[in-house]
Amino acid sequence: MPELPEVEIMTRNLGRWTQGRTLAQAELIDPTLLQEGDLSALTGTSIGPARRRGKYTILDVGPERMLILHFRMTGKVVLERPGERRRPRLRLRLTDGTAVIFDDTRRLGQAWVRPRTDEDAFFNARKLGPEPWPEPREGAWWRARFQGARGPIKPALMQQHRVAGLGNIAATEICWRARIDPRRPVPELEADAWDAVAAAVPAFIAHTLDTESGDEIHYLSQGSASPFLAYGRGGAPCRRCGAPIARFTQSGRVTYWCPPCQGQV
DNA sequence: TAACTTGTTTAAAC
DNA sequence: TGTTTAAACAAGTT
Repeated sequence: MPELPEVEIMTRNLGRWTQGRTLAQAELIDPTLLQEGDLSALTGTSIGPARRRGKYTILDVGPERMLILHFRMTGKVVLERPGERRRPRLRLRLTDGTAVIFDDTRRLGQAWVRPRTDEDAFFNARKLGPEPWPEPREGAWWRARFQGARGPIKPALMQQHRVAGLGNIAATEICWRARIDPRRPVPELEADAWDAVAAAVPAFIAHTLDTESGDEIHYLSQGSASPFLAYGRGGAPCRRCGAPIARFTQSGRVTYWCPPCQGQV
């Protein structure tokens, strides 16, 4: 479940593997991946920088086009290595013999090829809000972004039109770090709560980048040590106070939290 | 086998 | 009109 930090890692990796190199061939193994555009037009062109927007990765390919990727649940970009069991949907072969693949077990990810001039229109059409990171954002900024929201804070944090890139895991971790009850209605939050959110977000992102950086992101189910402090730790002792982490379903999504640490409504 | 996993979209409710 | 919640969906794992 790649969210902002995981997409940031994959975007950096993709740029590191491809920028300045020439695309020998783009193999669309699973045609359902590509929502729009034509990959064959990219053959023989030079690859430019990669960047992230929300949970999307954008790669400049050739003089005027970009490849946009969204990973959904199980998508990832990896450097293809012989003997590895993969589920590639797209393969970018470079002239130096290496290949980057879009690996996606559940095949829910999506890709687009668009003119680079369409970038703003693409994200505006999807009502993607501003980036919470790496530009510093103060409590007042967060408060303004959630003006008008009425429901509980945790599901609100996941609304991409308010702030881009935060998913279920990020929202869970931010509430735990900020010591905010995930059920608290947004209109009740005072300035100090927004200050805590403003501090928790870069702390969560920096911590996840530190723990997960590498050639391949790790999913929770793969048995690697989880970088998360609350998410997935139901029943385990809170890292702050030792009380058991609780779990409940909120707006159809699982939420983990520490009742003593995160106050009570 | 059915329940569960996620982000997004759509529909319906408020 | 704007916001919120529920359901549906993709497809694979447990």
